[in-house]
Amino acid sequence: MSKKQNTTLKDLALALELSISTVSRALNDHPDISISTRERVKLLATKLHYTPNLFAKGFRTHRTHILGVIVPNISHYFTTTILKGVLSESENLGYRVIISESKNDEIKQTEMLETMIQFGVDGILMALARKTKSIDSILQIQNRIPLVLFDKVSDKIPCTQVVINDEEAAYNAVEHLINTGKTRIAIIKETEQSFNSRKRFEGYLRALKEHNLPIDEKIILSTEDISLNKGKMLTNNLLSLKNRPDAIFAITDSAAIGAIKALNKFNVEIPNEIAVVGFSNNINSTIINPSLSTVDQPGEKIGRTAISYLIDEIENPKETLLTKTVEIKTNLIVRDSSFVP
Amino acid sequence: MSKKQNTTLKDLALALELSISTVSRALNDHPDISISTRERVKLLATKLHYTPNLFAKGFRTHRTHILGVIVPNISHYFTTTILKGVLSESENLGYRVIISESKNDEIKQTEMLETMIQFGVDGILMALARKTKSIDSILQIQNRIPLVLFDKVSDKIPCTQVVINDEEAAYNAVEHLINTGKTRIAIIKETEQSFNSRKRFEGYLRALKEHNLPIDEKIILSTEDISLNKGKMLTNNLLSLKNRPDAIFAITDSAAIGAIKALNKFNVEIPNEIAVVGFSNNINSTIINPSLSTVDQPGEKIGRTAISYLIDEIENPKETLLTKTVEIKTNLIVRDSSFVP
DNA sequence: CTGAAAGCGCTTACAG
DNA sequence: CTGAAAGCGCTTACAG
Repeated sequence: MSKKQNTTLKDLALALELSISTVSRALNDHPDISISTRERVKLLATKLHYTPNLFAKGFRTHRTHILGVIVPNISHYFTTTILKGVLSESENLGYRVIISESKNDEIKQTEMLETMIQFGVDGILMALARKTKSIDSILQIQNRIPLVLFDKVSDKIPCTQVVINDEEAAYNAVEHLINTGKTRIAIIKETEQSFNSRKRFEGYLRALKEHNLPIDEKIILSTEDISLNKGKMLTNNLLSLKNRPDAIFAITDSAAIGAIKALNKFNVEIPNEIAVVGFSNNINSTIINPSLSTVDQPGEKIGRTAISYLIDEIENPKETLLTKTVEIKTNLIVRDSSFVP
Repeated sequence: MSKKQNTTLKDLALALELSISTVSRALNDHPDISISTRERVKLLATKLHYTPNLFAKGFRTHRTHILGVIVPNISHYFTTTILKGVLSESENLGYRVIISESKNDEIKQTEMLETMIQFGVDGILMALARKTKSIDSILQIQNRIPLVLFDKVSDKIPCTQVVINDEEAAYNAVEHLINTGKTRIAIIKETEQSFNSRKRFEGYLRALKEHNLPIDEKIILSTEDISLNKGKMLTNNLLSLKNRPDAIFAITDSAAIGAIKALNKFNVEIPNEIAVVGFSNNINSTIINPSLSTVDQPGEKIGRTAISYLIDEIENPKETLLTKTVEIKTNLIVRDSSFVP
């Protein structure tokens, strides 16, 4: 297995009867070098298929052009759309991306941060593991390299945070239900006060208040680990109430789909008797019958935006760390599980 | 923003009044170094949180412990399950993974191979872009670093290829339909003769032959780009036949789900009138109603297997390149779209 | 406008 | 059992 020997600066210097320094500067368009020399060098470089040894370069400059990305779960459809944006934007800007999965395990997450730094990444993009308690290790990372958070974020970490407009999106979703004549709207949310869940709940409350609808604790349901099955179970609970809701807003699509499955099972008409709105626009939302009205989260845009902020911070280091929240607009998609207004 | 200064071999050597060489050898458990020295060095190393500068190391040894992975589309659920296996296994073995998306674009794929090599990856794991024609650029890669293919593979590239038992899996799926009394089984496949499509079709044919069922071209349907919508359309075609099939085997879940949607629309009873079996066990297959019988592809196992072969080739370089096909067993999951045997 | 030289942090053949 | 030294390929302050 013969390894092809790569062309180095030395090879070029020898062939052109120049010094290595000059060749290096010429390729980097250093203004000291005459245009004609630069051109001669570049010509031969392309001819000999010169590609810089990024390792030597990175070793010398402490820059690798590799970014670290940590996500809780790579199988979530929303995550993969974000990764699409992350991959394409970083490629455009000349960076590569190392991806790790924290599996929502805080210990793993900390380890990953460490080894990523060890692998020489220039910056880190991260969605926090659920219930991340010890912010300390993350704050320490920030002393070393730039960090940008997305999706799962925390006010306690002073850095750029790219999120969707959760509160407003939830507000719009609930207002949509109100506009189609619904007045008793249940919510299925997380018990745990994650950033997203909290914001979406706030949007729900604001929509009810601004439309002078009563807030009824009996139809505000929470669950530890929100999922399709939990959506089903909680919807069963709602159906056993004397005073049933006429709509359900679930803060995730999977819970919303669980709700639809439960309603279908008991032959509750959707959206006539009970309408359903979800959150995320998973692929599943068009598979279920009736198709699910939901909030579309533009994952690719979130990914692209987060990466461009991160690279900006790498290339233009900031003096001070401060929290900067970037909100990406979402879009309500109305399908068959709610009325068209 | 104060960058923490990392401990280096030099720091350790100075503190211990040893030479850098000795410290290096001690940490690498070189047999020349006395046990007591090794222990002294390691003790201080952990105390000072020494972590080797992998860049210096990689630069010196031409090994980076970074692997390149190229997939056509990171959003496909099956792909994400493979990536899960890839990430966890590579982490276990001390490697990191750079991921790129070829978007089924052969040109992009070639570029990605190039830049990955430039970024110093130790080996590459790849699922081929659809319709990859020019094997040349890939064969050239093999002269430089180990390559392992998975899922989308090609007989023309002499390397380890990790795939599922497509032919057998399809055979089992069709046999399952036959065992439940179905005798006129349609297939929805790809026009293009990809490795997977071809193998699955062969399994279909063998099942019919071995059970002495006639092969009828009218119910062998092909499409360029197999998808949910194409599944729907082709099923509509099947319904308009004078002699309808009593079962449909679709070589992807999305096409199978399209088929179910079409059957539901025309109130065809599933599985009584027409049964449906898909391929992949996507999350969607439990969302659709009736739930889809399908072939489960163990993505994580495929990922783990492929990575372990790749790392083995990196760490124990082979003299000659040869095609070695590793088949991962699949499992038929019977749900409501076909009868329980 | 160009070059000689140091140095990034590590490994390893060579010497003792 | 340990050390001095070369070198991986590059960048950059210094000198001219």
